[in-house]
Amino acid sequence: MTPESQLGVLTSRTVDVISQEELLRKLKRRDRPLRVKLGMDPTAPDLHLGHTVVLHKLRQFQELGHEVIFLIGDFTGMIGDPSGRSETRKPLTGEEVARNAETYKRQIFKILDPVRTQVEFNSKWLRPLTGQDLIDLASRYTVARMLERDDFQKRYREGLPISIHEFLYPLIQGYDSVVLRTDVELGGTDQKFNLLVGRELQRDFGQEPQVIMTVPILEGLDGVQKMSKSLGNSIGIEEPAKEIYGKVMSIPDSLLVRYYELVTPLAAEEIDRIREGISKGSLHPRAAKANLAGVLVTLYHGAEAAEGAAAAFDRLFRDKQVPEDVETVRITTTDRHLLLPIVLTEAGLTPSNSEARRLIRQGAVEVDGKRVTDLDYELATDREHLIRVGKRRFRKVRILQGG
RNA sequence: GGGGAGAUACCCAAGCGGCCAACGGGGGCAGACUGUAAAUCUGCUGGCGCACGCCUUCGGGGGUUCGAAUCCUCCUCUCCCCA
Repeated sequence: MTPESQLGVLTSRTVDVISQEELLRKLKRRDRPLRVKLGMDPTAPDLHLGHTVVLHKLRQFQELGHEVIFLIGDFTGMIGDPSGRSETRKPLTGEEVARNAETYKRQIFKILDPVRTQVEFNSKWLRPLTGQDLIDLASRYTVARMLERDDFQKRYREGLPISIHEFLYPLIQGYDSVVLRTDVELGGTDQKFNLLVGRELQRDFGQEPQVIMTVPILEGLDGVQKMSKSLGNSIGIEEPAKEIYGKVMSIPDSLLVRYYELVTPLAAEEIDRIREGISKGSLHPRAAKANLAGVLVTLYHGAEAAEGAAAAFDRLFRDKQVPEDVETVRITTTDRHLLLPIVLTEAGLTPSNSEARRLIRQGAVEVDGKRVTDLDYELATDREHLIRVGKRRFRKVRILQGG
C-alpha cells in the first residue's frame, strides 16, 4: 500500500490528526515499522466497547505492518488519572498489577495482533526516577499551559479543587513517549491534551515529535453520556453473549451507524451500504441492529454464540416466550407458605424486600405467567414457580419445607 | 499568616430546632406505547414479614435540648479574598 493510501485508511474515523503531513512523512520513510503507543490505566481491566474504538484503530496500523506499544500505566495509575474524578486511588500491589495486565492481554488480543504488540509497564522507567529528575521534568512545562487543558480550566474557573500532582500526570505520560521514542500516540479525544504534551516533551528532549491521533468517545447505552462502567451504560467485551446481544439491541437508533463505524471491523463500503439501506427504508433499523449485535457477539464469543444469543433474544422478546435456561433457586422455609416479596429477595430477583414490594405494587411481577399485585400473595410449597420481574429477570423457585 | 463561604441521599440542589427518610431537577427502576429503539404519559426511587410503627442516614467526634440535617464546640476536607 502506498503511504498516501495508508494515510487515508489510518485517518478515517479519527477526530484529530496532528499532523497529517508529519504522519505522511513518517509513513514514507519506510525504513522501519512505526511505533504506535496506546496507554491504559491498570486499575480497571474490564474493557468495554468504548475502549475498543482505539483498539480497532491500532489494529489497522498493525495490518499495515506497524507496531503497537501497549503501555500499562502501572506507575501513573498510582497517581490517579485526573481526567476523571479527583478521587485518590489506592496504590495497587505488584500482584494486582500483574493480574490486571494478564486480563488486559486476554482482552486486547481479541482485537490486536499479539505478534505485533509490545506490552510495557511505565513503572519500569518511572520508579527509578529521582526527585531531581522529576523536578527537571516539571520545569519543562508551565502552569499557564497546564491550565489550557479543558477540564483543568473548567475546574479552575468553577472553583473546584485541582491537586498539584494532577499536573504531573500529563507530564509523565508525555515522558513515556520520550522513553519509548514513540512515532504515533493514540487516544480518545479526552486525551488530546495529554498526547500533545508528549509531543512537546519529545521536541524538548531533542526527538522528532510524535504524531497524535484521537478517536471519538463512544456514547453508552443511554446515547448521551460516554460509555463507562461506572455510569452503568457500558457493554463489556467479556460479558456473556446474551448480555452483549441484548444491550446492543437497546442502543438508540441514532447510534446505530456510529457503532458500526467505531466498534466493528467491517469495511467502510459495507457500512455505507447499511447506512444507505436505513435511510432509504429498505433496511429496518431493528434488522440492522440485530446484525450489529451478531457481529459484535461473533467478535467476542464466536459465531455459534452469536446464533444462540440471537435465538434466545427473539424467543424472549419477539415470541414473548420464557427463556430456555432459567436459573432455579431453592428456598427453605419452616412455614408452609412464603410471602412473595420475601421470596423475590431470597431468590435474588430484588435487592431488598422494600424494593420487591415496590415492584409488585407497580405490576412488574408475574408468577407462573400471571401478574401479581397483592403484597400478601403466598407461594405454595412443594412445587416449582416461575417468577418474572420486569422484562428480563426470570427465576424458577422451589420452596422446600425444612429448618 | 489574616478574613469570609461551604461539606445534605447515585449526582446537582433545597431545608436552617419538631409538620424531614428530608422540596425540586437529573439519573435509575417499573407500567403503558413499541422494534427490549427514540419520544411521550404515569408511578416508584433508605432498610425492616408488608405498619399513621421501628431502625439507619444529612463530612467526623463531643455537647445543648423533651426533641437537631438545623444551635454550640473541636476536628477533617474544599473554595474565595487579602498577605
